[in-house]
Amino acid sequence: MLRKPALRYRKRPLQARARVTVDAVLQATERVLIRRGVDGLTTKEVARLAGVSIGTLYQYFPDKHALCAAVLERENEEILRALQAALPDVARAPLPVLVRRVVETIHRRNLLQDALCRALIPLKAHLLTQTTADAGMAPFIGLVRSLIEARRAELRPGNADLMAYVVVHSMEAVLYMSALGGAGSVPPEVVVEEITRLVLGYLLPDAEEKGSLSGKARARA
Amino acid sequence: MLRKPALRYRKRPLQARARVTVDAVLQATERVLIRRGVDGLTTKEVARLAGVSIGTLYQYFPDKHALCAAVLERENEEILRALQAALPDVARAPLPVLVRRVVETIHRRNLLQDALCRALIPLKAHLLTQTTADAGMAPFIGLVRSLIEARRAELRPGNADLMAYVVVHSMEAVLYMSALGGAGSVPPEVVVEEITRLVLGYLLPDAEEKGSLSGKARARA
Amino acid sequence: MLRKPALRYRKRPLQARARVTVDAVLQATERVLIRRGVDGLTTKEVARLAGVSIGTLYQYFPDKHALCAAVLERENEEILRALQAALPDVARAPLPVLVRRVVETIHRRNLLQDALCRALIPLKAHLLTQTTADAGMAPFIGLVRSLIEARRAELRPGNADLMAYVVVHSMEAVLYMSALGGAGSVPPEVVVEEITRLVLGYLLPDAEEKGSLSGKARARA
Amino acid sequence: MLRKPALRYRKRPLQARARVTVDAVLQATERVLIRRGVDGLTTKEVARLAGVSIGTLYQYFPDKHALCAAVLERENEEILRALQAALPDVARAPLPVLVRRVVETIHRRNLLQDALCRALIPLKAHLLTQTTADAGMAPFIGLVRSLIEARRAELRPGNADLMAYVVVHSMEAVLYMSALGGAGSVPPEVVVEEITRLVLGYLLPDAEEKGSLSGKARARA
DNA sequence: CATGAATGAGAGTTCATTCAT
DNA sequence: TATGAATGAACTCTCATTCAT
Repeated sequence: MLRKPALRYRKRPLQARARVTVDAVLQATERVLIRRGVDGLTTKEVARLAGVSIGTLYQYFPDKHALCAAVLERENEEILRALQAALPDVARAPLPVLVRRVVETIHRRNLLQDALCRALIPLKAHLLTQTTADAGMAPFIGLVRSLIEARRAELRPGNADLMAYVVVHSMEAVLYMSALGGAGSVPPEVVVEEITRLVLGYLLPDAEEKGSLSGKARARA
Repeated sequence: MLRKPALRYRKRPLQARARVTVDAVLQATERVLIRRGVDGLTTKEVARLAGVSIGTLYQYFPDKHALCAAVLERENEEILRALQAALPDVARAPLPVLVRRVVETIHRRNLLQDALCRALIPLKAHLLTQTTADAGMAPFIGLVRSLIEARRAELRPGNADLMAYVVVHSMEAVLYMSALGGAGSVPPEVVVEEITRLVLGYLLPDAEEKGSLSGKARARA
Repeated sequence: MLRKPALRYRKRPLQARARVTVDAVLQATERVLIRRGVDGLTTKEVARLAGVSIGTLYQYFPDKHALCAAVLERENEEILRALQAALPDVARAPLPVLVRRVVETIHRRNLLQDALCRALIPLKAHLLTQTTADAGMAPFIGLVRSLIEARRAELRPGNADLMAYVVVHSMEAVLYMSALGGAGSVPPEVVVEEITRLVLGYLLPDAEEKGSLSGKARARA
Repeated sequence: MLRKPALRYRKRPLQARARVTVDAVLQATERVLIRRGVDGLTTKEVARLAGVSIGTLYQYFPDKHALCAAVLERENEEILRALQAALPDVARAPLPVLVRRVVETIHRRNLLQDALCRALIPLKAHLLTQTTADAGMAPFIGLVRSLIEARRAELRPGNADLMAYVVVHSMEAVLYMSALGGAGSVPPEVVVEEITRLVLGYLLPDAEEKGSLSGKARARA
């Protein structure tokens, strides 16, 4: 499944009626993703759940792929929106507060859409594999990079792009681990705590002896 | 695809002839995974490439799933073997050296099996989703936990299980990112450098002001 | 084959076009049953003969089993219809006339659909074996039981259900024997004659009082 | 399945060891027939249960068909043996006693091998369909015909071959019905009673007016 | 004689997608 | 524009049978 990097929408839903249909289809897609997973999703079931015919579904989405991609995109947009809403509060707060708030915000959304979030994991992995896509992480990485640039003075030196990349991917990985219950029964606050620590430890300047150690390490290499 | 948590092998390859066959099938599976990805893999193609009949394939593997799982398992075993070979050298080395060596070892294997490694990412994501499996990460997490316990004195306090989990997952996530070329053209040694930093920053005791900051954060929450 | 007691139809043929399709499929199934027998029937061949794609076939029938079951059901309905058409004529006729007419009616249909009838025998045997089904004999047994009850006065006493069961099964067995040519070259009339005798001998009162009772019956008629 | 009317045995089991093997295979076949039915039987399972390799099985039986046919044959021989053992006792008994004894003898064997008997029904139906076989009923029909000829004087006139055929087939049909539990919970003695009645009613001379009625009926036809 | 690994045609079935209505 | 019947390539997997060891 999920081959073509096709058009997102076959036609833009301009009329109100059309927008309602598209919305119903996307919601149905979410429910089917949750029920059956990416591989178990069938366009027929989506159409049935959305209360439209299969033909109508194909009027708005060129293929199965676009359906899933649209759901992921919407979910990413939702998280981005939540972040943009949360950031003004902490724009000038101490860095740990800022980081924790970012992690919390994403985590809260993941908890809210727990089942969907879990169902999307294989989809993201798949999209990451395709050169055509980046699983929609780009805007999020961009946001983190701009935060890093804004706080440059408090951070260790380094390539902001790379740092943003590392931060976003490690953050997501641990969040997903928690969503999947992989860490046993770790309470949400602890997960947030750990990720905050992970990110801060990575971004903050080295404590003095850390510096010397990595100095040695660098010498070795 | 990939539903059943079925038997790994349908029948143990007892005769020498059979072991050769199983090996040919697994190698063919790797090649097909690389060529077509998990979803594009078909048992027919695997059999053809292995130079055996489809029936023979099914004598040893109950289904497509078991085939992929076996490849992943072998790859995980390979990495584990590499780690166990590398560890004695650095068992008493400074922590950064130890961490770097671990990261390097895995990274080297990933580079060696680059294409396969990339192809396995969606498979791992899928397995993580299933409650039945942990994508074979357990032994690796176990190893990291034992390392953490051995170096307790040098690390910040914390739940070793949880720390191992966070370390392994964030490490893998960034390694995969690099395997997928997501970070643009970042040279391998830089990736190793960054992951080492990430892990050390997470495991080492907080610098004094970090403690105070997280104290503030905790107060906020 | 023939495991699941599944749905008869996967989807009711609503549009006229669909009804035509379903009919074509069922007719093709009959022809394939005749050509190849139950075990030799393949859905592919049925579809090809019906002039529809295999997918279309599976839109209406969940599996091979349902296909055969539907044919058997139609055939049973046909016989039942023929019986219901024939009965008014002989409802008040002497018992032997009634019995002979019933036997004749079934036999005529069997001769008409000779090849199909023969092909269905193993299918019926199979269905009888499954607890889920009664090979569609229930309505026919019901009809015979109601006839027995209507003619109670002329018959020996006994459990009507049991009698109907014995009558129907022995009748069918001998009819099939004849359909299969097992009795050598016995002309049809003789088969009807023998079955009539068999049924009457079973249902009529024993020897001495038989005379007096059937005398009454004749007076009644 | 069950196409070729092939050789019963590929080679005669002459040595004692071979006879043991053949016996184990046949017993295993019976058990698999009971467990899985004719269509569910696989040669592999039979071999495994028999404790021999699949290759060995094929040394004694040319194919799956021969396996099942041999089991049926053995069962038929068993019944025939039982009948031949029972007959001397009732050779000169009144006809109803003789008939009842025959029915009882078969029924007893069916009860003894209840599950197997049920599993064999579809096989018999299949064999009846093939022109190559008569499901092994011939010897049994022969025996009944010889009984009929021996008791000619007590019976109505008629073609002995035909009468034997009708008797055997209707008898078996009702016995199977009972084996399959089709008649609800009818106790065994009642089944024997009914079949005895059925057979006697068919074979005994008509009461006088039955003759005249069937005369009328014949006139009608 | 016994073994069981190997065979491979072919089975049933699915499902993304199209297009006549 | 909406429908849903029709499509059919492609899939996974089975199992009777053979034959080299």
